[in-house]
Amino acid sequence: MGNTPPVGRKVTLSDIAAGCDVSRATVSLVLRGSPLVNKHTRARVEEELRRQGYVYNRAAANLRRRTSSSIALVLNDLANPFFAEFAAGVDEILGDTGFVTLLGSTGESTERELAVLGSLMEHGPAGIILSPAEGSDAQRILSAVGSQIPLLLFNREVSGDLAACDHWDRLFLDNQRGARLATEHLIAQGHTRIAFYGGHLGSSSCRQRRAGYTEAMQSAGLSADANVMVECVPNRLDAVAQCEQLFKGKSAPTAAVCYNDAVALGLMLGLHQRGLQPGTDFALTGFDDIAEAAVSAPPLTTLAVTPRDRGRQAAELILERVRDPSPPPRQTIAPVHLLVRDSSCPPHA
Amino acid sequence: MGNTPPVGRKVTLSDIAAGCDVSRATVSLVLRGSPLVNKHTRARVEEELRRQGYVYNRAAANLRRRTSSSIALVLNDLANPFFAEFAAGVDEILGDTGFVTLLGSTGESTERELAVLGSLMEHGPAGIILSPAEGSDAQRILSAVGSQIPLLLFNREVSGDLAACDHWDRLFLDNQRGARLATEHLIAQGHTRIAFYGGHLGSSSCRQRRAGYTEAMQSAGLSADANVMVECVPNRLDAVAQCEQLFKGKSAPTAAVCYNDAVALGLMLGLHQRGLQPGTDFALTGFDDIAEAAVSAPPLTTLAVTPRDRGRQAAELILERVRDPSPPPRQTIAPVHLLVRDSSCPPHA
DNA sequence: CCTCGCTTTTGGAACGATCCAAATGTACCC
DNA sequence: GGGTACATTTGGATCGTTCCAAAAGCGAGG
Repeated sequence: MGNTPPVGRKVTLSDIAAGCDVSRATVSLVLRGSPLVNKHTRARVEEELRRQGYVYNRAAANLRRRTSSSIALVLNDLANPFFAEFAAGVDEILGDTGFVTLLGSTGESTERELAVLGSLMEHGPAGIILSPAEGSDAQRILSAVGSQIPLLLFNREVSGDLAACDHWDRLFLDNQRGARLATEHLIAQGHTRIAFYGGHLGSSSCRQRRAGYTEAMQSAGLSADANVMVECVPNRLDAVAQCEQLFKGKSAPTAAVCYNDAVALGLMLGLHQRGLQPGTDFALTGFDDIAEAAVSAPPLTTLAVTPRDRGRQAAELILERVRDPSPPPRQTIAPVHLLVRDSSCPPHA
Repeated sequence: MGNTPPVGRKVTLSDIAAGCDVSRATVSLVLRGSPLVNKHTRARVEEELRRQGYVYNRAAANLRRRTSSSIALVLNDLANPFFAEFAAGVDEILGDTGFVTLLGSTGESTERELAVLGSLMEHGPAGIILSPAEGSDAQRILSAVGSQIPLLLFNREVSGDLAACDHWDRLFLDNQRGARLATEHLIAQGHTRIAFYGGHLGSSSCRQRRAGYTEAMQSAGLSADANVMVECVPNRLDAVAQCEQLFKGKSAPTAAVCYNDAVALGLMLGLHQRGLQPGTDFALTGFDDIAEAAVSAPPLTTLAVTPRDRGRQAAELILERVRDPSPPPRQTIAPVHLLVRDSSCPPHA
């Protein structure tokens, strides 16, 4: 039979060519399924590919063709189930399309974000999906990735000079409408003193959610001046800690619209510690619909954002842009919907 | 001033060389921080790199050097917080080491697993971290990745001919010991009729956890024959549905060691539906210590597996292997520790 | 036998980096 | 001035693929 596959070294297209007495060019045509090659030749080559256990070197091909077959996915917090679902959705679509996902997790650090972006850029991705770390600066990101590469900003706006990056596409959640829905729901339940609890004013999503909250309060003629707004780090721990802020004023609120589910769950714990029963003595809503929201005690009324769908959508948006960079940049606002559970009770008698 | 950077095309090392009148070789040396170059030259070149906005093409370098700077991370379920944390840990270490993570999510489908592995292989990763889908076959995986590439099997054993893949490294949790600890804890609480609830016998981790459970029961002299073992899909939904299986026999158990946290949380719901209060009328334990375990009602006694640390460890193991393939394959068993919370009460009077 | 048209195959130059052996420059000493 | 040692720079081949223009093969028709 023919020669044996090379040892140690990877099998290349030249090995195959040599193995069945055709030129490299012909083997290349076979690999790409070109109709030019004679079917006998094709069969012989394919047999040899199998025999030697050839694996395609896409990096070499990409180099020659000046193309890329990867998309970078840079997330501020992979460990957060919301982003994990999102990543799964992205990878699902990219995988189906023959792209590979280059993952980067920044752990909410802007410095690491720049480092990660720089490192990923060296691998020449066709595009980037970026959920920026809190406080990310437009200019610095731009100088890390250059102005050539398609970038889809997900979930958060960056700060700084937005004109510099107005060629980026954007995919955001409808934060404002979501918070408005939640607030309107609590108002409909009969609450009049409703707080907005948690999140950082530094983050665009927090500002948007606050805006939705304020909008609903004003429409209902509830004095915005008296509204309590408490800032906290958007995790469970700080949400527990800041609970007392809610009850400092003379007339304490009877309900709270929370920045997200983690904060809401933390607040539940804090309420318990004050002897209040969430869902009975105090109403609250979350945002995200993380898995825990359905099983907390009481189950949490929240806004479903279907992160996996958003991931699929993000992948599709960036692929579109990669395939055709010419259309003007697009901002997409994904709808969210209110999921009423038991935590948003009417005010306690 | 010098020439302007090229338009449309990416800046290459040759552009830099031309831009400051040195050879490509010199620029290459500068890029790699070689001590050979004169510091004047270095300064000039570095200035030019900045001026033209050069980005290193690692794919080209890897091609020439026959090296790789990526590691493939293939997970059976990215959306699961356990694996999301794990992935974050992996990416953290890889990022620090200059490697990039090629992500692949298989959604627990063996077919997709093979497709994903094939696609990732074309990008020539230096190694693979694989948490196999349930029912993955050793031979088929081997033929997808070849026998040259370092592979670290995480979390689960594969089925089929293990001799074929005895060169793989392995990182598993100490499932057996974990389940034994949980069972012993319930026994110490005074329970004698304890069930093992959930999981599939098809999965190696389930078999190991059952073994730990059985071991503890036997050591305590509790009749293993009477032991109830219920199989179910390891998610919340099916765990709710199979709850009644526990109470079919004449003497129902008063406690259950659950396959994992998701199952335990599902079982809690199921118990509620039967009018039983988990943590009061019925004791149960989980496995994994997912975020929800701490905030469920009651908080769940479970086994902490610190998935982020496991991710870091996995990354370190595969990097070691990539750097030196010669040492014999290694199997690592990561410790787990019991976290006692309120769900594992003594038997109800 | 030659020419034409069609299918099929092919050599060699890319892609953007690195490697290597050899060339060049510079300083110092006899 | 020539030789030696050392520091610095360099051309050209190479990695594994694709592109391109041109060559080869082949049957039919005159």
